[in-house]
Amino acid sequence: MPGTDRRAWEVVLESIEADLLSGRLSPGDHLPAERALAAGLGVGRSSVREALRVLEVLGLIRTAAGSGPSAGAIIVALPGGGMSALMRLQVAAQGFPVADVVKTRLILEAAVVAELAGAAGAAGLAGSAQLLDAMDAPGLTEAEFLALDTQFHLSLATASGNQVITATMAGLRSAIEGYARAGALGLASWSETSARLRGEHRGIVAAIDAAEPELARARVVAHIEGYYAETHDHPLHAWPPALGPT
Amino acid sequence: MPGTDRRAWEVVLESIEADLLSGRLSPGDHLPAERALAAGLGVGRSSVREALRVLEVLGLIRTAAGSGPSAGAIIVALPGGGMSALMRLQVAAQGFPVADVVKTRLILEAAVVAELAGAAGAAGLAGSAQLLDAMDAPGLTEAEFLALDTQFHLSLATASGNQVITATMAGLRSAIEGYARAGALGLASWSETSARLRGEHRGIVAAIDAAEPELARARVVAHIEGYYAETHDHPLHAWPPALGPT
DNA sequence: GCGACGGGTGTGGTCTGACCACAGTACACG
DNA sequence: CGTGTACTGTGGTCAGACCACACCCGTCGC
Repeated sequence: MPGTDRRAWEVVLESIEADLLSGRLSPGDHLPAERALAAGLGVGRSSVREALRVLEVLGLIRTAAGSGPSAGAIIVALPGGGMSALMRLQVAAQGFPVADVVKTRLILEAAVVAELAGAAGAAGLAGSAQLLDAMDAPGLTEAEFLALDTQFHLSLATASGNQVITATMAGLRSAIEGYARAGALGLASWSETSARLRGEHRGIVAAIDAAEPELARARVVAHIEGYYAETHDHPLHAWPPALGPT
Repeated sequence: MPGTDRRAWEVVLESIEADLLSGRLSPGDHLPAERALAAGLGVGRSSVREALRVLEVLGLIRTAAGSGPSAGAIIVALPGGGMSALMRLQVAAQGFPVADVVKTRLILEAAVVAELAGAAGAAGLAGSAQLLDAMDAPGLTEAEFLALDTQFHLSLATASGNQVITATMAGLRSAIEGYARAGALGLASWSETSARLRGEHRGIVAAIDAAEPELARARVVAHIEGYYAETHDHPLHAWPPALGPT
């Protein structure tokens, strides 16, 4: 019978996934103890641990030692962490070209701001505006500015309310964090760039507030493409790249 | 010193990530044997295995027992698997609402076809056209049709050449595979729906071939929103959802 | 009666050692 | 020279042990 030869940790993973899909497990619930899970499924505890480790990295569970209500493995379903780890490692292993990461981020963020501009209430942008003010503080280092920049762009995704986009954007951003930092350090005049970026940020928010979807989209595209070109010596265009046999 | 109390498997993961970033490890390379890795890092073999299991699920390595060049853990960087597992489990754990998954897919696919239509050569669509013909075969079951449908939509992403979008689309698709199947089975007239879907597919490809980005985008939006509404009894709109207090 | 203290208990985290199945390799044998 | 067969090293799994931790509850002292 094919499929019976699954590895032990896969059996555990599938069992937990089935419990999630059937509703036997829901966010907030505790998983059975590792030893109980192992005994119940007829596998060793180490196999259970391998499966739980995967679930933890994927952001599905949170584990804590000790005793009491907060101990054990708890279903949390926080997608951000898992997405970040996945994207970061894929970029590190050269499975994801940096340019593709930036392009995807561009597509998603452009769609997000266009939707925000089209939506009636721009109530979700309070956090974004706060971050813009924080980025105006004098004496910010490149690293501090970039951290706020990350939060700002992420706050736009959060304002959309779309969990998938929020998590994906967070992952994409963390994947290219190292490149963004290296690029910023190589700039000739950081203060000029910082001023320009801050102005572009306010322009994006202004376009959203003005309920101008296409203007917001265009400004996001210019913002991201411009920064990419400035830090990479070559544009982001030529999309899709290299299809023909040359 | 904070940070020193990392768990053992995290040490392994960070070590491998550092090796990837520094170039000491590249796609195609073999990882050291589990026992050697454990000895070298001063951790137990079980901790090494937990880290490798994570890398395997994330699609970074492929493991094989036995001996010879193909055995051991090899860096592969195949993002599809990891993305699928992540999205599927997050949907199962209710971290990703199905509507958000569909919306994200809509955004990405709309951008993909628009770009494909804008690009000069539509050479990458040969596979897509082949799938369209396969979907015209009479007597296809719902499941067979949906499998081809998945391949068709994925082939569009592949044609874009963007690794991140391709992997993300594959993950999104696998996350909602169960819902798509359940929705198809509940339809009143499958043959009518199938005919309509096939027509819409050809319309999308035609728009790309005609180099009409906005038409292609509009047809993709209509295609996905229409199918969602048909199988869910409520539209995909109201985006972003529920920001206000109420 | 009430508070503080201490062991008991169960949790995840880790290591060790052992065994298995597997696949390639090298060596001995015909 | 060809053909097996034993060897070696790999991942896969299990069992058992120990640790640190955090809660729980009973006891003790006030």
